[in-house]
Amino acid sequence: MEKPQITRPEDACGKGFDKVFAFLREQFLAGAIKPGDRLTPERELCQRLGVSRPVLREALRALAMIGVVEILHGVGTIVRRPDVSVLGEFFAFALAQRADMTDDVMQARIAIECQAIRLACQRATLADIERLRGALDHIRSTIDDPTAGAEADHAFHDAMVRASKSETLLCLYQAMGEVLRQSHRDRRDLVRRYGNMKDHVAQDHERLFQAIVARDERNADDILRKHFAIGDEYRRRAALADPSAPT
Amino acid sequence: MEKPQITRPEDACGKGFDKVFAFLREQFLAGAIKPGDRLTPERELCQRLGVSRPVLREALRALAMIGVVEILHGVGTIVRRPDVSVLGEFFAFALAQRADMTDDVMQARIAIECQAIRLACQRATLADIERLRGALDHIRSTIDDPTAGAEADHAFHDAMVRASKSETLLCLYQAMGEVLRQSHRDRRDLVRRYGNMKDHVAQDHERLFQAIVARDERNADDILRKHFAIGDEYRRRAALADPSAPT
DNA sequence: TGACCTGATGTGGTATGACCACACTACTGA
DNA sequence: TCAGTAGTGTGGTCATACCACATCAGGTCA
Repeated sequence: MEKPQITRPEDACGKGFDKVFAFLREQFLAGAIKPGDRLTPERELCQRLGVSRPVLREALRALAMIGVVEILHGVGTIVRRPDVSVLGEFFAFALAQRADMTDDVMQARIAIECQAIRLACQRATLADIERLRGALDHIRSTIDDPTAGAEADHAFHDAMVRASKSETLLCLYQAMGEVLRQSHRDRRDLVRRYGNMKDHVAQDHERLFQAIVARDERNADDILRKHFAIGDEYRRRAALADPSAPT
Repeated sequence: MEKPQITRPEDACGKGFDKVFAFLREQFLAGAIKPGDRLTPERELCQRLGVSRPVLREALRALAMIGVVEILHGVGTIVRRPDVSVLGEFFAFALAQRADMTDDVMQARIAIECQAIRLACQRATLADIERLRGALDHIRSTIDDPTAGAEADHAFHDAMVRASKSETLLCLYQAMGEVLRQSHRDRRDLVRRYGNMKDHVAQDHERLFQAIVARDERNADDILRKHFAIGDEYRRRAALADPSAPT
C-alpha cells in the first residue's frame, strides 16, 4: 500500500527527464563540469542518477541542441561552451513562415552594426584595421561579381563587428548569419540591376573604413545608417518595378 | 557481402536521430506542419519513419528544447512557434562562468535600444506614447524604492522597445531579459548611493519621452547614449570606491 | 626494426516490448 | 441531471540486447 518510497533524498525534485536535465544544468552552472570535460559514460551516469538510458539520452540530446554538450559516437559526451551556431538553428525555425521577418531582421542588423562600429572606433587594433582594409580591397575587386561580391560585403561587415571586441554583439550578429547572407545576396542582385549603385557600394565602405581609422564614432554611425538607408531605397525601388521580387 | 540494403528510397539521408530531426525540420520549414498542429502520436510516427520510439523521442526533446514543439503528457505533441524564452535558457548556459559577460551584454542592450528608440520615433502609436507616459510616471513615483524603481525603469525601456514595432529587436531584447533586470537592479543600487543620480534618472527618462513624442530620432539616440554613459560612469566610480562591488 | 594489420575494449546508437502516468471521453448509475 | 467511473489514447519510463564507431594494444609481415 505504501506508494512513493523515495530511495534517496535528492530524488525529491522532478522525475526522469526533468531530474536529469536539472542535475546536469546545476552541475554546469555551478562549475562542477566545465567546457572540455568528458562526461561520465551514459551507462554509468544513468545508473548513478537512477534513470534509464533512453531518458538520460533525451536529456543529453536536449543539451546538445543548445550546444552545452557535444555527443561523439564512440568517443563520449564532451562539455562545450554554448556557441552561437545553435542560435542559427533557432532563428531558422523562428523565422520560418514569416517572410516579412526577413525585413525586420534588418533592423536588428542595423542596431548591432551601428553599435559595433562605434565600439570599433574605440577598440579596433591594427590587425582589425588591416583585416578591414583587406575586405575593402576585396569589395572593390569583386564589385561586378554578385556571388563573390556578396561574400566580400559580408566579410567587411563581419570584420567590423569583430573589431568591436564585443562577444555579445558578435554572438547576436552571427546568430542572424544565414539571414544576413541572404540580405547581402539580395543587395548584390540590385547592384546588377542598378549600375550606379556600384559606386555607392564602393564609396560607402571606403568611407566607413576611413571613419573607423579616424576613430570618429559619430560620423561612422551616420555613414553606416546612410549606407543602409540607400540599400533600403534601392530595394524599395526594385519592389515597385518588379512586384514579384523579394521585398 | 552486400552491406547497406536500404529498404526505402527516402532513407538515403541520415539514419536514426538525424533522419527524424531532418524530417521534422523539413516538414516545419516547408510549412507542412504549422504552429498549433498536433503531431502524429509517437508510436505511429516512429513506425512511419522506421525508427524506434526512444530515438524519435530524442528528436522531439531536441525540438522541444528550442521551442519548436511542446510535449504535453497525456495530450500529445503540439507544434509551436519558437519563442524567445528558449533563448533565455541558452543565455543562462552561455553566460555561466563568465562574469565579465554581464558587462558586455550591456553593449548589446545599447545597440538594441538605440535602434529601437529611432524606430519608436517613426512608428510609436498613441497607445505606445501613453504606455511610455505611464512608465515615466511610475519611475518618478518609485524613485526612492530600489526594487520597484528598477522594475519601473525596466518597464519604461521595455515599452520603448515595444514601440519600435520590431519583433526581432524585441525578441533579442527579451532574450537578454534576465541579465537586463540585474543590470537595472545594479543601477538602482547606485542611485541609493549617489543621491544626485536620482535627478539624472528622472530627467533622462523625461527627455527620452519628449524626444519620442517629438519624433526626433537623432536627438533621442543621443540622449539615450548619454543616459547609458552616465550610468556607466557611476558604475565605474562605484567600482573604484568599492572594489568588491559588482562592476 | 619498422609499418601495417587486427582484434579487444569502451563508447555512443538503436531496437524492442512492456508497463506506468496523465488527460480526455463516454458510459453508467444514482 | 449530475457525479462518479471505466475505457481509451497519449506521453513517460524502464530493461535488455545488440549494432556501429573510435581507440589502442598487440601481433604480423616486410
